[in-house]
Amino acid sequence: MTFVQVALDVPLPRLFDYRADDASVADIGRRVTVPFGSGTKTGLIVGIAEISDQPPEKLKPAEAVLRDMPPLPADWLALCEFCGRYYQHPLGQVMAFALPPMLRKGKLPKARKPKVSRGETPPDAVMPALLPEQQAAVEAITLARGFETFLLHGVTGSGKTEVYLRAIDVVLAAGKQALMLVPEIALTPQLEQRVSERFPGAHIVSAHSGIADAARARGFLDALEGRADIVLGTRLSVFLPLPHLGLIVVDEEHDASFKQQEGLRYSARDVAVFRAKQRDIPIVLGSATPALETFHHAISGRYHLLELHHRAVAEAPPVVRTIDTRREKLQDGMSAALIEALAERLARGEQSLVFLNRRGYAPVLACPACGWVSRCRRCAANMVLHLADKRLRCHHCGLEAGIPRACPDCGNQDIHPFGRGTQRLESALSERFPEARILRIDRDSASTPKKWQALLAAIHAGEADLLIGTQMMAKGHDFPRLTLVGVVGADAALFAADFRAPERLFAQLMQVGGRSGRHDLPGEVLIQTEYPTHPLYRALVDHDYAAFARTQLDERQMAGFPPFSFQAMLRAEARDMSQSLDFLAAARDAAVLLAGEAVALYDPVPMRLARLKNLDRAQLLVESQSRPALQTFLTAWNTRLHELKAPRELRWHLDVDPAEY
DNA sequence: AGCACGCCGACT
DNA sequence: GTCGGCGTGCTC
Repeated sequence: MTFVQVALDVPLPRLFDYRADDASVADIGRRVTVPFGSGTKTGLIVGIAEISDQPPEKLKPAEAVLRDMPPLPADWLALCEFCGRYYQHPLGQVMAFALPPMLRKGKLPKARKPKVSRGETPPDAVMPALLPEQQAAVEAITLARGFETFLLHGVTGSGKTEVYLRAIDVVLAAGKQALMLVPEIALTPQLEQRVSERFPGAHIVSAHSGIADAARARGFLDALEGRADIVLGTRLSVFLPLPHLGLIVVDEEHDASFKQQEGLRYSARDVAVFRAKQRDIPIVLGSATPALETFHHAISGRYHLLELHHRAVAEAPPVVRTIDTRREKLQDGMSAALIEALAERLARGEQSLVFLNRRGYAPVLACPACGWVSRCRRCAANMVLHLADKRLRCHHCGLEAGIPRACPDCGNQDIHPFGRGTQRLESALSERFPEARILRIDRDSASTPKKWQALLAAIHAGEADLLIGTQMMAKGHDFPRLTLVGVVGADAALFAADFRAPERLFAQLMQVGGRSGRHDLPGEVLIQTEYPTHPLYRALVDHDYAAFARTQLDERQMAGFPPFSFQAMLRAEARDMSQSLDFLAAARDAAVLLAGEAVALYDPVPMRLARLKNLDRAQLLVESQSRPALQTFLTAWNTRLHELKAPRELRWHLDVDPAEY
């Protein structure tokens, strides 16, 4: 009797055995349709056995082994198994996530439209000359004989992309495949075009959530069957099967979008490093502001540090200055020095950007008479005033409401917006500079990729003098006419509860500052702050990432935070906070029995955003100095958690290496 | 997570 | 008398 072990898309941490007398080891990695409960499901065969530990009467025969595509290779299955183990997620759900929806459902995409023949392969594009540091980086990467992790650390404009492309070129020439991961927002037509122009003969597969189902399935099959030469994609593409993989690149490796914040809470960067190790190939992590975890590995010698100190484009780095706002009465949130600098750029016909990481008109509407504030009734948060479309909106759950004319509590007609968002800044600037062409770039004005592309095009074409933008503006785009960046309201992140907030702020400001300047004219960055001597701002002024990173790492070491410890978070959400906290308390009791001395358990606490979409949320942090000790504990704990009884509506999840608190 | 089975209220 | 509410238990 032959049984197949099947991974199914159900939230249960086990496999399911089915009778399948026609199956053989050659079917491992194939899809199979099986009866499940009252219906039918498609799963993946991950093993074959002659005996099952299930009682024979429970075992049903599999319906059909799908042999219409090549089986997923062993290393792909092992990659999924690793992710399931590491992130404490059921294997069937890892695999379901890793497969394109169409293949997951047991279907195949229709045959590809016949490709227009371009005749003979066009010659590869001419490669620009390399600076010595770039040359050295390319040599180091291409000389790597097996697994090696490189951190390519270089400021904006230092030519990191050129290094990637050179390394990819060498890999392609050896007949191998390359995988390049980029942050969500960075995967633009521009980047795809740059890569395809560089490798006109190569088959490039792009993979991100915006790709249609059939195209995504085709890309997956192209990768699996070795037809794809380069895969260019967001975090999800780390799961594409690549039989001839020779190199992985993770661009902007510090970017938060590499960490998935729901379901399988994986870090694509970390999974990519595992994959490189598994396949014994080099991996390049690139950034101007590496994640502190990465930088720590680089200076400790675990990763190979490649530095690009010089800008490839002959252009001076921007001049960064702080503006001390402690003594000054600000006008619309802006200092006289910033306003003057904006006026100068306007007079010279140059572009400026005011960076404010808060969209909407004002973060809250409030009644000074009775203390009423525009609270969201579903979240522990305020509703943001959006004057542009005359709505109050919760940025956490999306709830909308009209703007009351008077205070709903006391009837006071004199209610005010408090604080400042991009819309308010926009209207203040348009009053102050009525002749300026102003463009606001935030998630409201760039709500679709199309609008975002249109805004980018307008900026490039010089159709705007003054830009007002959120962190969207920081991400990977060149604005050749931009010579001034003003930063407003950044101080809050210096003292945020999340210990990673300064790291993110530094990266954002470094990136947004890097947008300014051009070959004949250095850019200027003016940071308004009440803490001009703060080490974070000093490091920005000095263009000294390493100094900033070292002070942060010292602080982390002192506090015992990552990368000097390893963490996991158990979160629960339910109708009442008491239910969430009760569950976590029970989980903690169970953990006490499992956690040895090497694992520290914290107390259950409400999350910072304690209520979201009518659910009360709480979390419990566990921490260890030892990764293996933490992993062993988590595996045992996870099993116990599944056995805990909890109210039906309570949801919980484990987040390994949590990124946000 | 689905989706069954299973025991108590207002309808033809 | 039954249609159907959602409580709990299982899925090879």
